[in-house]
Amino acid sequence: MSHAVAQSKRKSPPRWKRRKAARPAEIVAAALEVFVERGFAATKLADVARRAGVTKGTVYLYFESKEALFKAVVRETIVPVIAQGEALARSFTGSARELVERLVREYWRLVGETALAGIPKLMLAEAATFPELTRFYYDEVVTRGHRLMAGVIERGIQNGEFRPVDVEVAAKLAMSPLMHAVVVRRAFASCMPEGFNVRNYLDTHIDLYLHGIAKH
Amino acid sequence: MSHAVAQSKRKSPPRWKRRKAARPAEIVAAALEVFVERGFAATKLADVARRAGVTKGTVYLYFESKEALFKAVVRETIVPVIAQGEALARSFTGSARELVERLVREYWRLVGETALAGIPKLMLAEAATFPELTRFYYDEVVTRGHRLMAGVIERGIQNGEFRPVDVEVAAKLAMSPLMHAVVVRRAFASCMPEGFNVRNYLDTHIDLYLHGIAKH
DNA sequence: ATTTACTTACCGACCGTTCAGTAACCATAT
DNA sequence: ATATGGTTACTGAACGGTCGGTAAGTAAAT
Repeated sequence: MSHAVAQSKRKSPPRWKRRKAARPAEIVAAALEVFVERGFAATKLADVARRAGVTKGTVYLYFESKEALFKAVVRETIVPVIAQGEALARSFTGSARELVERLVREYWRLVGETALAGIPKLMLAEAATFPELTRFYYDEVVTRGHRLMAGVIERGIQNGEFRPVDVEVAAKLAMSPLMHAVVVRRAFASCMPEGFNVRNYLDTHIDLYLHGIAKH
Repeated sequence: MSHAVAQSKRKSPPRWKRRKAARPAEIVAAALEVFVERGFAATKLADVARRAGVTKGTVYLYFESKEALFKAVVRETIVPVIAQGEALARSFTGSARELVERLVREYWRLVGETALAGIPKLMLAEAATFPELTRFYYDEVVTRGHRLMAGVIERGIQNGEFRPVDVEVAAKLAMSPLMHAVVVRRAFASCMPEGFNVRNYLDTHIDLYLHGIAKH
């Protein structure tokens, strides 16, 4: 017994560390993964905790409930992307068609290829269950995203690059193939052994879209 | 007592009816609604049963399990739509661009505006949970749908209506704004009090798409 | 020695699933 | 027409596993 005690006092590395500052972000990151894989209802907090390297109790030190954790995941992960897109549009000096292409590719780089790709799917699946969060997402992500793209289209019409189409709708149509691809790609990944040719998809979309909206 | 007996014998309507033939379809219809509203995991079979006008036990007379019910919902509701689209394409005699427009509008009429609109959302949300069903859906709906549209695009390129673009990708791009709209519209219905202008969306998509793919 | 981040063991509600019992229906007889 | 007996579609209550949430206890840090 005294031997065991001596050993534990002298050498054994601590079984866990106290890392108050880092836990919330780690738990949110783990939760994002599991929520995306399983959906909200089917996600077990014990799984989230294990993936974050803690136990269930610790999750409740930092988040009031499963629902609160879910909201934190959505709020903290997706909003920064929109802000980044807005900043890009503000500082851009080229033509409208160049900016459309840039925004499309940037969306894919920041969302399509990262863990964030799961957020749109999650929101669509759980929208009915969390009206308040859905409103938040709609206002802070969907609407801001549309306004961003609509401003670019508007600019293109003003300076004669684009035909005078419905600006709001044209903005949605620039993004919807992307949003859809982001969601579908993961859902059917196992059904497409050859993979999804992203480059080709983006290139063709940009080509068709810009041809479609261009003047003559 | 004898009074009550007499009454029950003579007039009181039965508390329930035996309707073996009609039950499965009614349960599937009710299940479609609830699954779409709540998602698979959050759906209670008691709710499905109540909406179908039966009790939980009855559901188990006709379906082995919750999962079997879910699969029945997907299989029985969506496949007929694809077959209908294929039949339309076979019998169509006009130009490729007219057929593209027709298929787009038909998809919206048969899926977008009906209870079927919930199926794509369901499949996306639950794909990870039901690999086997996902494969079925991918083969019998997604792939068949793409093949259908790809054939039309191919035809348009052959006869000089369309530019020589990547056929597979162009087919996906013709449908993705629709699929996305179907899913998004319901999810954010409560956030769009003014509603979603379907006519405008479809018109603009068809206009932009056909302009984009047309030969000069 | 004290504080507190973290673990562990537990509770209680919920819900899929089961099954014994019941009521509707039907065939046959009176 | 009414009664009787048999079949089965349907009900309803109970079971048992699962998981969100809680709180007592433990170990890291200072």
